Amino acid sequence: MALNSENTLLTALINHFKNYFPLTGKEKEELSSHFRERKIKRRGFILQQGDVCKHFSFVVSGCLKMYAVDQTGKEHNLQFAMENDWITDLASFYSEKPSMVYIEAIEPSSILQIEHADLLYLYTNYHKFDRNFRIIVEQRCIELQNRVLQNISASAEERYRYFLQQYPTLPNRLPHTQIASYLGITPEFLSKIRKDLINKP
Amino acid sequence: MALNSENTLLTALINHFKNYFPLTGKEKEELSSHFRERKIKRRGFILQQGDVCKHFSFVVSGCLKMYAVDQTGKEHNLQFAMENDWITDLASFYSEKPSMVYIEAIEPSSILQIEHADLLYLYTNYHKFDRNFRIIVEQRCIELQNRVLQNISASAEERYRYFLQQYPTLPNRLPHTQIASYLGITPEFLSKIRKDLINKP
DNA sequence: CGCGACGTTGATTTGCCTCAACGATTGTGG
DNA sequence: CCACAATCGTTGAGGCAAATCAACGTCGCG
Repeated sequence: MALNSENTLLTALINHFKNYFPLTGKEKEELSSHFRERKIKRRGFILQQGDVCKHFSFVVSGCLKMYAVDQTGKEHNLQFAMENDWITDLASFYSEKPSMVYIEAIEPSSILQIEHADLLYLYTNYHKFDRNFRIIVEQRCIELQNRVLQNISASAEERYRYFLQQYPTLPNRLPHTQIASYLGITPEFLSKIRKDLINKP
Repeated sequence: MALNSENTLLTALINHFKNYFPLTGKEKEELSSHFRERKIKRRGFILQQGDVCKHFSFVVSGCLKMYAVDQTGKEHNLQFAMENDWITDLASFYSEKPSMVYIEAIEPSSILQIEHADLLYLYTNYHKFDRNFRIIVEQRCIELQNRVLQNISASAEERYRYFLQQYPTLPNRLPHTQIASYLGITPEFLSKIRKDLINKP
C-alpha cells in the first residue's frame, strides 16, 4: 500500500513518531503494511475480559477507556486514551494470556492497530521501533508512578485537582462518573467535591 | 576490564539479562566498562530530592526504597528494589531535571550503576539494549498498573493480602511501617489488619 | 413518549486516620 | 559494656473522609 496524502490516519501515526526518533521512508512503509485502520463506535469493545489482547492500538481520534470489573460488578478505570495515545493491556499482549480488563470506546473512534506478531517483526528488524516503544512505555511508566503517588498520599479532592491539571479537557468529553471511577471514588462524592471547589477554588 | 569469575556483581547482571535477550561477548564487555559497582550502607542515599537522577541502578544484593516526602514531612514509598531489580527515577533520569523523590538503602546493598550518557551510548550502538530495557520497563509498567488497580478498587486489607502474595519475604526483611507507607495506610491501621488476619486467615 | 444513564442532595454508616500512651527492641555514644 | 535515645509494634479513644443507600429532577435516546 503506497503512502499518500489521503491516508490521514497513518500520517497521524507518522507525525506521532516525530516526537521520538523520526522514521525513515522504509520504516514508514512498514507501518502502512502492518497497522490496520479501524473505526470503533461508541460502546464498542476492542478487548473484553477473558480474551487475549491481540493488538497494540494507537488512537487517531476519539477516546477509549481501559477498565477492570470487580466481583460486585463495579468498573474501575485504569486508563483513558485520546488522540495520539497508545492503549493496550501489556500483561495480556506480551504473555498472550487472557486479559483481566476491557477496552471500550467512550466516543466514536478511529484507531490504528498492530498485531503481536507484526510488532515483534518490527522490533526484530528495526532497532528504531524497539527504541521508540521503549520511550513510549517509559512515559506511561512515569504517569503510572505519579498516579500511584497520588493514590497513596493525596485526598480525593487533591487527586481531582491533579486530574483537572493533567486532563483539562476531559470533564467536557466524558461523564463525571467515569472520572470518579478513575479516581477511585464514588460519583456522589465527586459531586460533593465539585460543589466545594466552586465555593473555594 | 576483563571479565572473569571473580567479578561476581557483574555476573549477576549478565545472568539477569539471560531472562531477556542474552548478551553477546562484546555486549558483556560493554557492560563491564560502563557499569560501576557501588556498595551502599544502610540509610545511604543514591538519590535525594532536588538532585538530578544520574544513574540507572541494578540491585545485586540488599534492598532499596524510592519514596516521596509530602508537605507534612511524611514519606510515601513508591518502590522497593531487591536482588535483580532495577531502580531509578525515570522522570528525572531522562529529562535530567531535579527529582521529586529519594532513593535510599534499607539494607547494606551492592549495586551496579550506569550513567545517563553511557546508557544512551549502549542504546545507540546496540539494538539489544534498547530491546532489553524496553522489556524491563514494560514489566514495571504492568506492576504499576496492577498497583493502581488495587489502590482504586481494593480495601486496605485486600491490598495487604495482595502485597503478601507478591512479596512474601519482604515482611521479614523490613519494618511494617515501611509496608504501611507503600500501601498508603498508617502503621497503626496495618497493625490492626494484621491482628484481624491472625483470627480469620 | 418512556426508559435508562446521569448529576445532585441528604441521612446514615464505616473504613481509616489522629493522637496519645505503653512495652519491646535496636543501636549508639560514652 | 552499659545507659539512654530512637525506632518499632501495638492498643484504645475519638474524629473525619468517604461509602452506602435512597430519593429526585434532568436529559438524551430508542
